[in-house]
Amino acid sequence: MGKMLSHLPKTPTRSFFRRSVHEVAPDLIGATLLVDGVGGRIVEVEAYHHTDPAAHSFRGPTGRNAVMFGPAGYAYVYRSYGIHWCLNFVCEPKGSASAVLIRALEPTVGLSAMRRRRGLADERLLCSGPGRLCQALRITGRQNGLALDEPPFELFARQGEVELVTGPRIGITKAADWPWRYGLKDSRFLSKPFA
DNA sequence: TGCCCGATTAACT
DNA sequence: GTTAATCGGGCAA
Repeated sequence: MGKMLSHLPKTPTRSFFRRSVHEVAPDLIGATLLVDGVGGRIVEVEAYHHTDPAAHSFRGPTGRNAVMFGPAGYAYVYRSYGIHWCLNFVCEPKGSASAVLIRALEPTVGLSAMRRRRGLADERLLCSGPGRLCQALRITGRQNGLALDEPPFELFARQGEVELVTGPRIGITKAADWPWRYGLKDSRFLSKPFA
């Protein structure tokens, strides 16, 4: 595992994330995320800024969102609808409480492990959604607060340019029209197509 | 303490 | 297209 990726430069994680979510989010498209050696290419993310009514941090620090108020370059994992897990990367200077939600991957490494964890799903549905990719990469609340430049996480910067698309975020009611969803154009692994 | 609802998904009609 | 599953967080009382 990882052999074919060994030539890729690792992302300088801490400094990479110590920027605006609106710079980090598009830069994550095309990057490769592995957890314990399993994962793929990021094809869809959403930015959540602390001034954003849809962000968990909007109303101030609580037990759940504490990691968002810490330094950049850490994982914020929360439970969604009592059933699923969702993975975020904390961005910006400490205390700004902003993060990028990882919404979809193109599976590239550890396909058999991901299929096993996801059950009957075909490849296109393995990681095409925030809850699905957490199940495929076995991400749970145990990874909440872990540094993204240390095991089990591995992040590899994308090579070259990619074609980006943007649009409104999925599944929210507040600030639903803000175009803070970023994706890889025409990817078949998006959680939903862009309009 | 009680109540509402959500950064979702899969299985329906 | 619609809806059940499932439960912790956040806020009102």
